[in-house]
Amino acid sequence: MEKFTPRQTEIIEASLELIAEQGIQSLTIKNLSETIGISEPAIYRHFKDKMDILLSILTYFKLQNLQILQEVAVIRERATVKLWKIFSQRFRLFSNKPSLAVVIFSEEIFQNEEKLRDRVRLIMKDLSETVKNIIIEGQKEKEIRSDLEPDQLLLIIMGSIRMIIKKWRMENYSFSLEKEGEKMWTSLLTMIKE
Amino acid sequence: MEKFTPRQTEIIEASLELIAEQGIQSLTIKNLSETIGISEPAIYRHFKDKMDILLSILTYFKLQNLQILQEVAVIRERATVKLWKIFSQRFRLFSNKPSLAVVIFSEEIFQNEEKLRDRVRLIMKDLSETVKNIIIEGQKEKEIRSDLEPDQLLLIIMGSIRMIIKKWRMENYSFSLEKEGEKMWTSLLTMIKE
DNA sequence: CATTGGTTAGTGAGTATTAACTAATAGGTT
DNA sequence: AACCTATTAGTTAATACTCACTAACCAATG
Repeated sequence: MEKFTPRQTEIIEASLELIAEQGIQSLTIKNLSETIGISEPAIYRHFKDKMDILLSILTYFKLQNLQILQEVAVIRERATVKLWKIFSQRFRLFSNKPSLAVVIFSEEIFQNEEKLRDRVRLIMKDLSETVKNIIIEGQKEKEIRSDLEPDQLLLIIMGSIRMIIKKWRMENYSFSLEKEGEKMWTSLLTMIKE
Repeated sequence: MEKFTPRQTEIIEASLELIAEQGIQSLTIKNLSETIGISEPAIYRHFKDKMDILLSILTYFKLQNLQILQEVAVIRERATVKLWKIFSQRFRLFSNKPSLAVVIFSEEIFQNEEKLRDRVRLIMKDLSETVKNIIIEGQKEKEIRSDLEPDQLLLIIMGSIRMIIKKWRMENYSFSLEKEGEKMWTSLLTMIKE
């Protein structure tokens, strides 16, 4: 997987900030260069074109995501503990870089270009499949209730997690995502455990 | 509340289609006028400016929304039946006009302008408060489990409903939202009932 | 002395919006 | 019925501006 130069990372993170604060429409080469403090053409020394920047944003997220999922894949723990590992790591990640949450949870932003849309789907699929497998595992071990299909549980869990992040965002990050996220997980646990 | 002329409705619905299919960036006066088959300046005979169109899209949705909520407010039924009324109506609404689902569930689209953001929040708040009140009522009547806070149940229910709609959308409306939505609601019921 | 990363000045295409004009229509007066 | 006039809903042409991107040049660095 490609790595990024410091300047590229700077551009990607500036892009995230711009999108998070003022929407995708504000992600222009001009705004970007002004934020960073270089001229517009200088951007093109680091990225082929704008599409390249957008694709790199998703790669950037994929890298962060992959790391979390791989860490969890290794550990030998109960299913519910694994799930909490995944979600708490994400809460921490988003707390540290809120713009990431905004951009990733607005798949709509990347909807209009096929290349982008496919990459977003892939990222979501990675997470969904991992979570689903852990749910199935939890059901086998009589740790998670079996009277509901894994797919339904998946949707409920993922939807709830997304919802708390969305709320956090809409209320201008005014509460602790890590704390409220944990509370949400506790509630979910109460409902899904055997 | 304002009403719309036929032409205005036509413009609003064309806007919804454009946004749903190709993202907010494709909502230009040119695309709009081409879709409808009139010249660009003709648009301005019906709306003051582009912002006026965006605001009207939200008003358009608010009108639909309000109707559903008012219908439910009247009926004398158990809490869970009321909730299902609300959600099933929405599933039907979105099935009939998918573009509405896309646009309304992408609040990000309207994030960059304060006026728009406020209006989106208001619409969400209307629904949230109604649902929350019904949940509290259901808990009082021992119909909904009381070991979880209403706010938590609200987030879980709303998150799950949103998630199934999002999935429907990302899979290009390839399954019946009404059918899968009912299935989702059945699962939720299993989990939240006393 | 080639590469890297920057600059200034420009391109053509696309943006929302306005000015000026017009055909069709509806209502009131003769 | 025939005429006058205001309104409605459209047109073409043009505005000022922003967009992504490029050409040409330059200074520092290894």
